[in-house]
Amino acid sequence: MSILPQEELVKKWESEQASLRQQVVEEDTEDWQRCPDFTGLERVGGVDLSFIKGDDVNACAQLVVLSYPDLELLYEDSQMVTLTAPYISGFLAFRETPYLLEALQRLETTQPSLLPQVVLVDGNGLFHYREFGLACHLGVLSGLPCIGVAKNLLQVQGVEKNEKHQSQIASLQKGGESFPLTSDSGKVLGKALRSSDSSTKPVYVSVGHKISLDTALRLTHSCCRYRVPEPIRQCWEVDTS
DNA sequence: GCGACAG
DNA sequence: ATCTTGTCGC
Repeated sequence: MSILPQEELVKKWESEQASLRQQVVEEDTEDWQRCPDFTGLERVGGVDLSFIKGDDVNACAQLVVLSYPDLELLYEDSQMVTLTAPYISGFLAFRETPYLLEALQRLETTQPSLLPQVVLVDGNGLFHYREFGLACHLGVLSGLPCIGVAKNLLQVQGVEKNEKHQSQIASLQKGGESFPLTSDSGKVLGKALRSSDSSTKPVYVSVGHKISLDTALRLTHSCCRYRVPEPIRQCWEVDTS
């Protein structure tokens, strides 16, 4: 096995993203997504990779499935994994997707009736340098509707963390309010969402796959008890033993 | 040289 | 991602 220089690896990954990008579906595809109260939605998933100390090679891949709308734990899976790909901003999916997919496949094999109808992903979807972040990548490869929820702003396509952005954040009065993240070409790539009344710092929501931005935003908000939506937050509370 | 850098 | 407790305030 030869190891590619990072520059070559990035080129290879860029072309893979460009290819998979074409498969992203940016609209609602499920009946429950059209209902004002999400009637028909019963299971919401969340995925995350967590690390320890200064170890950036060994991680814990976690998947939870919560009931909707009660957000009670229906299923949890936690698996120690050894990462092979480096972390490079813009290419997070190549590092994490394989293990998140494995977790979904374990669930599909053992308890298919518990498969989530939508997955909230820790990271961006279309709000990405090439409009193909982790949530899109996992969505396309799994075929499941996915939503990207990032906790920090990625400065992409002209969206900057400047004075204007700060004042837009300050203008969000209560949970559920949002403002668009618009690229220089005029496309709304995602939205900054004040996820709860008690949190000032927004989360950044974008389309992953098989869902519209408005639906993604509404669902994300309805999954928030605190700043980070429950499906992702409850990953942090999964038993690692 | 300085800033940016999802997780 | 993680290193890191308490503390002040609502």
